[in-house]
Amino acid sequence: MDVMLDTEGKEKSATHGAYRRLRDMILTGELPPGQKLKIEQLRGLLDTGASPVREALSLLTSDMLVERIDQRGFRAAPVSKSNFEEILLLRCNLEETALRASIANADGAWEDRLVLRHHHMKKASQKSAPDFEDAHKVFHMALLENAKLPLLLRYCSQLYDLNIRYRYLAAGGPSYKKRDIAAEHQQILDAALDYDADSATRHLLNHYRRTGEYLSSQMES
Amino acid sequence: MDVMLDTEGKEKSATHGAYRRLRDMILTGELPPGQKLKIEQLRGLLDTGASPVREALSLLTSDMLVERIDQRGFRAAPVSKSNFEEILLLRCNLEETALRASIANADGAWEDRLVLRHHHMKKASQKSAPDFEDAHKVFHMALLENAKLPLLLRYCSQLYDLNIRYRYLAAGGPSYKKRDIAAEHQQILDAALDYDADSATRHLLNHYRRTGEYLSSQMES
DNA sequence: ATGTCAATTAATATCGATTTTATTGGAGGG
DNA sequence: CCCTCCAATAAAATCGATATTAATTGACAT
Repeated sequence: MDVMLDTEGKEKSATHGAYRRLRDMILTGELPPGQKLKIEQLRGLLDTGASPVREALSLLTSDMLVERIDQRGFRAAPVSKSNFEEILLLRCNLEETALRASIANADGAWEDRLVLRHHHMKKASQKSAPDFEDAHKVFHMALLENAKLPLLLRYCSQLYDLNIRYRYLAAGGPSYKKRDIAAEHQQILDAALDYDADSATRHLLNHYRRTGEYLSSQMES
Repeated sequence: MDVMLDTEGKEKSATHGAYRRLRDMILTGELPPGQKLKIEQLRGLLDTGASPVREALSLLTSDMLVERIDQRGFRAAPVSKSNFEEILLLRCNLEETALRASIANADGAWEDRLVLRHHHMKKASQKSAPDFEDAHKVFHMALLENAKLPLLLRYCSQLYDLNIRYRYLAAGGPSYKKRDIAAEHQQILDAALDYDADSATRHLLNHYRRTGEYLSSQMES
């Protein structure tokens, strides 16, 4: 029946599609923080039924990108300086733990994955910004994945997303103009490939804190 | 219409009621790890519609108590020794951070809350086991809440729940028989009231690690 | 003029039924 | 005897409609 005429054919389920789409819109600020998210409105925007939208919002609640208000529906999670600072704090704590564990488990296969994903990220930086954002996250997660601590990895991923949202909100898009972000990534990668946990975590945390200071300086409240 | 003849009148919404009930059943092991959770089956068990059940399962997914499998429904999250050990590791890491921050913000009002909740917990220990479990969690969260780091607190709460599940699974119920758990709580409380962060965290982590060793020894795989 | 309450409106939450998707069991062929 | 394919069944995902609940408006009394 449905002739699948879309460009990207494989939306697994309506719920999953709505989830991805809404998540993107919230991360990029297309749906601004605090905005009321009415089912009907979104139903039209994503042209799907109310059930998938509802369920997608439920899922986004777990990612802390959407807040459910008692019996009054949903809203995009609000932002604040203190929230941003907490995200930064937790990220530094958790990613240090994860990166050290990852390096402790280091082996050739992991090195290969790291090198590959770093390469993909460099390649993507010459393409579109969204492509780079995706590859950037994949690279950072690759640094941590070898810890083989799924819960920790999940938290890191969540916090990464919450943080990226502030980047979009601050700049209307990724703001990698000033700093030499590529060099920072290279330093982290090299230290990881050397199995030098201290150096790798130092570079990684500096990477985050520098971005953190920049964003923090741009926020009022 | 509905004459509200139940004993406990105020179930805010069908979804919330189903969520609480299912959460309880999973934590206590009434719904064993890995079990397929069929909507129809649960719909009958909780006598409510399919939508609230579905949504409750979605919410439990965020708590990592339920896993959603592609297009094949839901199942109670599996358990494993490695999962348990990861929970313990993360709890020690995150609760130390939270407790230290909490003590750094210490003031009279917080002391009062701590004392009160410790008292309530002692009182509840002479009542039913579920009452004690609730009060126990409230006390532990009170230790951390003064950090005023909502994300961190949320993670701690999640991990607490995941951990308590292993307690139930190991013993068919809370297993506070052998150790003098009350003394351990008293030590933590006293150290916190003294604003002694080092001592408080030491006692708290020992509290967890002791339980951890006990449970870990009881697990096979 | 202002605060309160009732009636209206709008949105959410829930239900029952339909459609889509996976699983199971069995028949036919290798 | 086992593997593959197809039909039958069971379950999940989705839809459209109804019931509930919160927000809004306006009338009325103070």
